[in-house]
Amino acid sequence: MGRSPCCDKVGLKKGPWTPEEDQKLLAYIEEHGHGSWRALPAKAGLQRCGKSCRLRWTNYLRPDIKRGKFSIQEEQTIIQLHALLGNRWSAIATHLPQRTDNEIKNYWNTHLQKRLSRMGIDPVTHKPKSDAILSTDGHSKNASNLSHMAQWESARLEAEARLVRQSKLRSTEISSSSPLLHKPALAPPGPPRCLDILKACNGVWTNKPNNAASITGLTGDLESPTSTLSYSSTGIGDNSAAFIEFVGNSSGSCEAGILKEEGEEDWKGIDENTMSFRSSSGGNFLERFTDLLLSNSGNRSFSEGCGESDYGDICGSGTGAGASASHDYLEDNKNYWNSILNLVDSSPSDSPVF
DNA sequence: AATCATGGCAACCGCTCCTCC
DNA sequence: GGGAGGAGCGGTTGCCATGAT
Repeated sequence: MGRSPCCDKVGLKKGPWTPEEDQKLLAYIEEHGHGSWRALPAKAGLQRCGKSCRLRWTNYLRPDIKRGKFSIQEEQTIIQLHALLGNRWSAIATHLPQRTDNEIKNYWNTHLQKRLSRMGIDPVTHKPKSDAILSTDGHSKNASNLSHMAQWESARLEAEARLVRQSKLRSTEISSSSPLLHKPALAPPGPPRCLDILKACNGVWTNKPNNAASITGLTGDLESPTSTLSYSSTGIGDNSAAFIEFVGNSSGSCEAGILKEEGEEDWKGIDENTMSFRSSSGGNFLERFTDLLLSNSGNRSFSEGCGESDYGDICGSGTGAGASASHDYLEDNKNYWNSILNLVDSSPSDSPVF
């Protein structure tokens, strides 16, 4: 659109930052806050473009950054969230306190991607690379519906990340009177309400009263800013009904723009499959949802990779035959999603912000 | 010891999104 | 409503460190 890049001015320095530059930037932000990034370099006496300064600050100088090796927990979190979100590094980063999106992205590209590949998992789709099996056993249709689910959740998380950004902006303004280390603003007012659907899944799944309560809670105070989930208490007893209700609501809401593009028939398809899931498995839709997702994504291969012992609870008995094996398998599914939910629940009301 | 290959990470680039006028 | 500018995001590049030959 004819807009000139911010860094094309001659005389602006590029490349690695020197300790002196770091010091200048740090000192300026500590005293004044970053304010307008574009104006910052001149005020701070730096021969850099604002963009470069922002990057340096957010990826390196910020005091609340945790550096060093990623823990196994963090690795799992990244893998799980990547399965849901794809390459939305900033959204993933909102669930990993003290890690920057750039760091997560780099870690994914240099470590996790390769590791998943080695384990026979497509790092993009999180499915086993030999996907042919799916198309022959009738699961492919279900899998595509899962993909719709994932898209929906993904879109929602994106919206939530946007909200986080907005609130960050707002609090940056507010905190501009007391510069720096604004106990940052990135953090939304409470724990991120992402993955509401997964919470719901979880509740349905375990069928525990507590979880049921948490689901009903979604209708009220648990509501995410962007969430349009609406669960009735009767939905607990009729899981798929609850799910259908949620689908209907979402399609008429803020995410409608995205979802509608898929067409009404797609959603009808989901409803039909929702029903078919129930009848074919004797379980509920959500159970089948996770079941399928995991059978398509990593469980088998994670088990294969258990020798690396990096995957703790993700590694289980895998696809072993027999009732007990399938029970373990379901347990693994629960663990997998529980770990996502736990991470969301426990994630930072004090999450780092800059 | 020298050279080459590979891995890891910081930084850049280009694009999109959002806000303001 | 539309354009301009600022900010943020994701992909990519380039440099440096380390390991292999």
